[in-house]
This record gives sequence, C-alpha cells and structure tokens, in this order.
Amino acid sequence: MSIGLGIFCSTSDNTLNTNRKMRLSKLSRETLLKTFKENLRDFIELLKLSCSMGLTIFRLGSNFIPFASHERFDESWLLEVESRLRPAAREVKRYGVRITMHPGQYVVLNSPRVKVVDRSLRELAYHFWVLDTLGLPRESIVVVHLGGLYGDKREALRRFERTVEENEWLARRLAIENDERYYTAADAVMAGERLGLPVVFDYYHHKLNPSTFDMDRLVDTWRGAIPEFHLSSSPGSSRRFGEHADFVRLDDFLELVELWGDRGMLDVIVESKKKEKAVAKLIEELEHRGIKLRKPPCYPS
DNA sequence: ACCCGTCAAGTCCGG
DNA sequence: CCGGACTTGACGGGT
Repeated sequence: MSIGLGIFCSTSDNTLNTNRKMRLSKLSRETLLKTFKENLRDFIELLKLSCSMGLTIFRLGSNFIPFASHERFDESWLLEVESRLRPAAREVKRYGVRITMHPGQYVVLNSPRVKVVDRSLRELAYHFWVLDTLGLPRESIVVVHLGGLYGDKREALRRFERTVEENEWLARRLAIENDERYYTAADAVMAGERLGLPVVFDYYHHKLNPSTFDMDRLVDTWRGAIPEFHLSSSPGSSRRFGEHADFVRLDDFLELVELWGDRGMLDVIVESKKKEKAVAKLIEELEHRGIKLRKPPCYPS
C-alpha cells in the first residue's frame, strides 16, 4: 500500500488555520501583514502536525495572503510578504510534506465574461506565486474545476481549453478536478489529456456525478508524478446535496483503494469537516485491519 | 462576553 | 431581471 493521507487548510477547531478571512473594509498594510503572519505561523505548525500524524500531503488555504489578487491589494505589500515567506521555504521543504492549493468557486476559467476570466487568472497567478516563492516542485499543483455550463457544455469546455492554451504558464501547476454537478471524471480526463493537465479525482463528487472513465488514463495525465485524490463521505439522509460529513466512512476509503488497485503511490486529501480527527479515526481503523499507509520523510518526528 | 448582521469574487435555478 | 441556494463559517461592530 502506498497511499498517503492529508488534511486541508486548518485543524477542526481552527486553533491552527492557514485560511483566515478578512473584511475588505479592514484591508490595510497592518491588518494584512498581521493576518498573513498568523497564517504562516500556523502553516508551519500544521506541517508539524501532519508529520507527527504521518500525513504526506497538505492543502494550503487560499486566503493564505488575504486579497492578494484584489485590485485594492498594494503591490508593495507583496515585498514584505515575500521577505517572510521566502525564508520559510527551507523549513517547509525539510518536512517533505506535499503542498497543494485549491481556489474556490470564484475561479472560473470558462466563463464567457472576460472580466471573470481575468480575475480568475489573477487569482491563479497569486496561487502560483505562493508555491513558487516557497520553492516547491511541480507536484505542488493548483486544482480547479472546469466551471459552468452556460447552456452549452461543449462550447463551455472549448472555452476552458482556449483559456488554458492562451495562457501557457497555467500548465506549470494547474490541475483539473471532477465536480459534483456538471463535469464528470470522464470530462476531466478528456480535458486533461487534450491540455496536458493532471486530473484530480474526487471520489465523493464521482459518486454524486458518476461517469465511466479509464483509471489508467487518468493516472497517465500525471506523467509519473504522484496523483492527488480527494475523499469525503455523505452525512446521510435529509442533508444538503454535496455536503461533507464530519468523518470519512471506512467503506468509502476501501472503495477508493479498490478503484486504485496497485498502481503505486497516491496522495489522498480527506475533506471531512472534522479534519485531523477524521483522518486520525480512519488511520486507527486501517491499522486495526492491518492496512499500512505511506508516511512522509519526517515521520516519526 | 455574547449576539447577530454581514461578508470580493460566480453560476444556476425558479419566480 | 432578481433573490436565494450553493457552502459555511467566521469576522467584528454593537450591546
């Protein structure tokens, strides 16, 4: 078994958090640096926690540098951020935990609205800048969904492809993920193959929005890099569509293992509300069954 | 200390 | 054309 696990953004009680929110009306050099410093401090602490738990991957919050891509963000602030971020690169690398990012619903590369696409590109450039400044390798990807349908899925997909082709720098770190409503894993594999982008497989989204696809072809989009998958469980009856449960069901993980087969190394981000508690519970259940997970180089610390 | 209105951004749906 | 859902909690001003 060469599957490694990981958590995203923060601990379940938010005592450690890389994703602090800030009001735009409160944005200033002082508040920005204060929030960023707290996010950075907690980022290192979350890497330590990940190491101690034997986790191989961690998703950095998109609000790591709040409003970094907003027009009211002063360019000069970035220099001060950089002077604090760059020195962290060595320490981050030392842990050997894979870092990735996943901007939210507002990054839409296939929108017919030029302004929306421009803002999305700015937001992605900020994500790339963070990973570049931390000196992280190509496996540190930025994951996006394919976007909206706009009443014509084929045309919407074509628009996504055109945006990626017209902005070649995106191919350096961009990855695409199946969503729970519009674009299936089969759609993502098709687009990934055409554009040379790796495909992140979200198993919960796949169950809500199923398709037939070839796992070998999905793995091939990674060209030898370790694929990233997402896993979460349904909270059960009478809840909102697509909502994530507090914990991840062992059965869901075992189904994913079955789908994966013996294809080699894999990083799985557990997207459960209880974050590290959910992962700890899953690890314990797997140990009880004698199933071994892959650990990061820093484990045990 | 606690309450509760408000929060950058997009898209889809129903009225 | 508009408001609500989605998701979703956390910020922060007011008490």
